Amino acid sequence: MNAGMGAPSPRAQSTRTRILDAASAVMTERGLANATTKEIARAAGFSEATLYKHFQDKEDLFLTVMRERLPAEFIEFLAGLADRAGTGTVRVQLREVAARAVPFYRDLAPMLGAVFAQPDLLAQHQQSLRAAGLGPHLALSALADYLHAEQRLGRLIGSAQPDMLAALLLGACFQRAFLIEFEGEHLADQPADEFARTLVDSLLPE
Amino acid sequence: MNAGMGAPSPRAQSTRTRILDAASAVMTERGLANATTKEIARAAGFSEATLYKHFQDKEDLFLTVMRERLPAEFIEFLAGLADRAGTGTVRVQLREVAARAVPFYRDLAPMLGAVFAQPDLLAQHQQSLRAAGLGPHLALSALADYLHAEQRLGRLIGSAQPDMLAALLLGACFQRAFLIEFEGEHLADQPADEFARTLVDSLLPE
DNA sequence: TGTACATCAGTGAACGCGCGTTCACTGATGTAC
DNA sequence: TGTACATCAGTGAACGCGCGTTCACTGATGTAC
Repeated sequence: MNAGMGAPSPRAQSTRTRILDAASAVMTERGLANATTKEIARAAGFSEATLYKHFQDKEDLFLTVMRERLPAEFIEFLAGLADRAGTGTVRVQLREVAARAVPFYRDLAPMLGAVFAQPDLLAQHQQSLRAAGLGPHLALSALADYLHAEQRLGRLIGSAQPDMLAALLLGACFQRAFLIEFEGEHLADQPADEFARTLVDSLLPE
Repeated sequence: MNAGMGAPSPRAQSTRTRILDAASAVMTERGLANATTKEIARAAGFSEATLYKHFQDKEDLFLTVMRERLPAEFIEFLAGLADRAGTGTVRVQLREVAARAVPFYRDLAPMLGAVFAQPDLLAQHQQSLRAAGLGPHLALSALADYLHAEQRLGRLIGSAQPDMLAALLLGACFQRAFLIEFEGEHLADQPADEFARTLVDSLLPE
């Protein structure tokens, strides 16, 4: 089997996956500055040389991590949100958005930090995002689309501006994620679900 | 003059200042990964050896930059906000908060990124912040204090939660700053003051 | 004022270290006949 | 089935480079008498 086809063998895919897992874990846990080829190889359980069988160089590895290892759940959740307009209540839907957004952004923080520490990475990552028509602004757009749909259904007052409500809600979650990472978990003396509830209640008064 | 006192001479202070300026500029413009001692020394117009006459090591230099080179204007503005409760209108005050917050957070982004790329720096920085009773959560507290004061004056409905309104407003500005840095200025097709206005209008309906 | 010495900001050149990367190689697995 | 060869994932050891850091030094300025 695996009769000479160009595609990598299953074993090779597993190695590649383990390297990506390791790189992502090291970056997340120890920071970009400690994410050396030696450290990543050790975490993956392979030699450093093996990294270069699967990725052109370290930059290629990092860009692949950023492209393929973003936690996709939340993005898919947001993308499907507009189709769920009219179900449940707006308030409850937004609570779920907030509750999912904070851990999502916490996962994202180390990679976002890495990208700002290395502007050449940033430039290349932007380019590949733009080529794919992707980007972080899509989260805001998806939420705004949902709110707009609810407005058409008459379940959200027409004077509200969907894009601004989206910026307020996701912005608060984004900043909270950074504060927790920065100042430590103790900030979470207010439980996550209570934060989501009171945040949404402040966004949608009455 | 300068008769043998222990404090550094004016010339020495100027050198120190130039090094800090250079380090801050290199970190901001080129990223932490390119902020080498050689690059910083070149930008400051001194030899690398001179860095070590004024700072114990590179880590000391970076921590000093983070401690002393944070743009303090916005922080002072927020700190004085509560004392201005009752003046102007709440809406206009909050517009100014938003308009000032975005450029402040844009300045901050590279340093915040650097800190996430190097968790050992993060740990030490946190410690010095905690010792000084400082931290990024103070921005939220200061704004919440102001809103609370306005509530007592009856200029903001009593059902609003000051801390959540603060989290929404500053969070949106924080995220917008990162989006602009990340995706480029073109996101600012919506001018800064219009963003501030519509954001506050969405936060305080009616 | 002149002379001998002290101080000190700043330097050029070198140091060792750890990084990313490459090389020639191994050994297991598959294939031809 | 056995033999000879091809393929290919993975490796140990080495490479050069650029990093942070240190050293012995210079030359300008200040001080004592």
